[in-house]
Amino acid sequence: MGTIENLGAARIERRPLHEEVIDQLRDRIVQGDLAPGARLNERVLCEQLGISRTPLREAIKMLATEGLVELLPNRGAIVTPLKAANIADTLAVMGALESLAGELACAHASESEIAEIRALHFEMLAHHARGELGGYFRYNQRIHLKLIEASGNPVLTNTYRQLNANVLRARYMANLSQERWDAAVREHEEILAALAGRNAARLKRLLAEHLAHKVASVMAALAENAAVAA
Amino acid sequence: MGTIENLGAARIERRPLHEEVIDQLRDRIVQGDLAPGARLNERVLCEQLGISRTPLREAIKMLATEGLVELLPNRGAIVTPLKAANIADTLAVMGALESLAGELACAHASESEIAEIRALHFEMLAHHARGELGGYFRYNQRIHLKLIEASGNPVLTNTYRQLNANVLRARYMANLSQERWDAAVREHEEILAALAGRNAARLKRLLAEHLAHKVASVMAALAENAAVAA
DNA sequence: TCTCCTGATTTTGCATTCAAAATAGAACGC
DNA sequence: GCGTTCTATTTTGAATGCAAAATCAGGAGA
Repeated sequence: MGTIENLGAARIERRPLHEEVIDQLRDRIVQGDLAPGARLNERVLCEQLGISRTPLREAIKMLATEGLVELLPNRGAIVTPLKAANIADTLAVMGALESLAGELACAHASESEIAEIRALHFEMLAHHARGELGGYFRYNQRIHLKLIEASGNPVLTNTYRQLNANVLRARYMANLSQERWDAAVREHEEILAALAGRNAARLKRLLAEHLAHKVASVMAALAENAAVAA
Repeated sequence: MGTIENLGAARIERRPLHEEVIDQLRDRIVQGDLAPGARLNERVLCEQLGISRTPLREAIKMLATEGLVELLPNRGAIVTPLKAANIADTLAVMGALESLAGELACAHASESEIAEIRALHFEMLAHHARGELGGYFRYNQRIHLKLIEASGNPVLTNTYRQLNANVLRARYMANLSQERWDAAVREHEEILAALAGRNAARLKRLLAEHLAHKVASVMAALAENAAVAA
């Protein structure tokens, strides 16, 4: 009697295991649960995730091309060690991408996209007011990603996302000072205003400055941390 | 008598199969031997490469995160179709990266690096003089990559390389006109001069213009080609 | 002829198995 | 005591096997 396949109810599409695994591992790496330099023992991870080695190994290989994991031939894989130089290089590239995104966003972002960013901004302000660093970081991230997405360039978004994952690990250590925190919030105000006013030149400059501050703050945090190679 | 392991002769280290496979497949995709949209049949590829499915599948997964291949759950993988919009987006990002690279290269490139780029430039001129498009493209590529590398930022280099692979496939179709070809060579002359003179602002502008021309030429080639989705 | 259904075949996803390499550990000599 | 060598164990790399899903081919019915 014809194909049913999808009547109203949410589509039950089984996700491939390697995708599930890759998300789990990426989260654990970014959160620092799997520390930089830590070995990825296949047997152990298989048991924890309740899967066989095949999809796990596929996920590890994918994370390796993302740069979150390093493959050591015949000796497995480790979480890519955090190297200050590498983080600095990554941030420099992200800066170039943010700059481009700002330009494109001024030209192409829809009003509703800008409204959404404004909404996220207020959520972030709420967390800042309460001194909740975790929530602040989360919304801060979402704002930056939304801004990138507002560029309307998916390649740009993906590239940024991938680089960002690497930096996020370092970010979690960066317990920024109250002054820097307050300053960052003010910078976000200005960034939002420039975007809303579609002032591309100003937005580019603000983003560049904001990033420079971020670099300084992350680098300072890394310098204090013994777990990071030079 | 201790470990011998490596006496003079080149170290024989067996490369992991999946690396070998990934290089082979990447080449075949970039060269267009595996056409955009083509299905990757595991059985067939295994026979051609003389390996089992496991390393092949790992390689395919890695190419998927590189963006050269698209995974269709339960239906295997295809070579990522060439979409004009996607190529345009990619080129925009590459432009931002080239711009950053130019800036950094002016500041950090060693004289020997600049000399090497100049040497490559002359090789390219030779091919241009003989009207050898293939050789010209090859050296053109090497020059651009060398310039990126001269930035001294490995993250930048890798990111650029990855994006470039996607565009290269389109490039092979772009049979540029003699006028455009001559103009491109002249642009390269100027780019080289700006780099040698470490004139960052000028280099940035020249690279941006050069890229804009490239975009136009690639887009024109794509527009003519029926095999490309809009 | 065209559409829809059904069963055979192929192809993929994942688990398991086998082999090679690396690691850990004990016995030995200096 | 310290380092070396040899063996046992673990761990990784790659091939194979099995089940589920998708594709294909043929035929019935409109």
